[in-house]
Amino acid sequence: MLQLQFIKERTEEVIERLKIKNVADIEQRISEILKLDEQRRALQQQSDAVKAEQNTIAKEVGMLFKQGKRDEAEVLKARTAELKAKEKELGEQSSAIEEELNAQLISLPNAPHISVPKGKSEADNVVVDEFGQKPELFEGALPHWDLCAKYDIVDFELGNKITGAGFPVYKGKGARLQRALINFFLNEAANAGYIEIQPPLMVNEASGLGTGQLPDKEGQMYTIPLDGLYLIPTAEVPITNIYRNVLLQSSDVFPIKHVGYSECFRREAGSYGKDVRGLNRLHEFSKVEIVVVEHPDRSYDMLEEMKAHVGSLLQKLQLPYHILKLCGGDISFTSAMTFDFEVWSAAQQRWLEVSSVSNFETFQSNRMKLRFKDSDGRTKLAHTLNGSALALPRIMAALLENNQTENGIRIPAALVPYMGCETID
RNA sequence: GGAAAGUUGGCGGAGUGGUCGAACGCGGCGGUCUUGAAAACCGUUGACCUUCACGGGUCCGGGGGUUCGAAUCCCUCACUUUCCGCCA
Repeated sequence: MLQLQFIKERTEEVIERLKIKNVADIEQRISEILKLDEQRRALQQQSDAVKAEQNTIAKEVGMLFKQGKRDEAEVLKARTAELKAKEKELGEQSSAIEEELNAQLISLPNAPHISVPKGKSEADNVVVDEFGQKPELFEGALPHWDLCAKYDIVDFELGNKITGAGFPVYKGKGARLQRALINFFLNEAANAGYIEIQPPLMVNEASGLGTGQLPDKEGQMYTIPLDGLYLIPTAEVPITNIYRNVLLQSSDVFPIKHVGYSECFRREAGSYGKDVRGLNRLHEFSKVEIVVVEHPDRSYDMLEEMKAHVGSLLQKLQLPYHILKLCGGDISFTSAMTFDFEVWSAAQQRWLEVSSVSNFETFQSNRMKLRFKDSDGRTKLAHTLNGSALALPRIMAALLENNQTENGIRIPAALVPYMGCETID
């Protein structure tokens, strides 16, 4: 969530930036927040004064008892009864207002960076970079779901039987390709200085709140009510939450760069049609995620560095891609700036999103209380960023389709050492 | 799953109703001494809210309660350790 202090000090800017996200009635919502904050502070001052008097009396009572002046002590005790009643009343008012204030703050999305383009939907996203050539496929080329069946490498029917739709079974060289991609992505990240993390695949409620999946996207996560746990929708959640309630003792630790592979679980309620065909959208999929904690002054440089890393992976896999700068209407609730990477799926003749790289500025760190001591001695909120590097199924879909030949599917050179073969046939 | 004991500041560890935001040690920072360093000695050293400021308030695992007053007593939850059970 946005920092109250930031809203107070730079009200106009916050409103302008939130307008990029098309937040309705934003002026009203902000002024309501500022009003609640004023009320809260006034109440707290009153309540603090009452508590101060109570503390003084309590000390006096103690001394009087020691001196044996019981009668005088009793008089003071009577006074505290009044104070207690008053404090209780003030406390109730104050916590009601605080609750309301908190609810309003937490329901307010992150303010997009001022350079984020305005727009209503994905149609308004801006292509900022392109790489590679769309391949010309031969006559009779197949979409990846047919290739999966032809070479018996991904079995959707078997997944339906064992679990349900969206839980495919990878077999033979299909399973091998998954493992190759995971290792390739992890090694590339390690070479780029990311420290590998293998996180739990289930998280508690506090972690869900920390990165913003809760309460916003509760319906998108699989839950285990009996134990109060959630299956992670991305490794971002457990990895970023490593730093929940952490006060870093120096700014020398930046940047903190992590990479983690995990299975990701998403209910994807409401999805249908061509979007969920084959590997396009699954309930369980593998993803390698990069997560960075960075100094506020350098987070946008880091965003560029992460973009470059993701781009290098796609180039090594020889997949044609473009980069979109998401517009205000398409950017996520928690993000200040997001770039989407889409690869060309030659048989489907469509772009598939394979990575989303975002800077959250202090939105997550404010919720998580992720702070650091800056060189000026002040305690500040760190910036968090993350990106997919990369999500497997759509990479696999594009690889299969783009590299198909009459004699099988060609494995890109960078993956051959991991696959142990040059073709799937 | 059953039983017991625990959870205190960056770390270790005192503290069973008031003078405790908390002894003491280590670590960190500043200084004296030294050509420099070490040792020794002296000083200093948590976070948060609020106030222009002085100041005030909150925090001893989380939440609730008893009391004029809670790190200390009670309830509850979480976690840790040990024993038993189960087990990749």
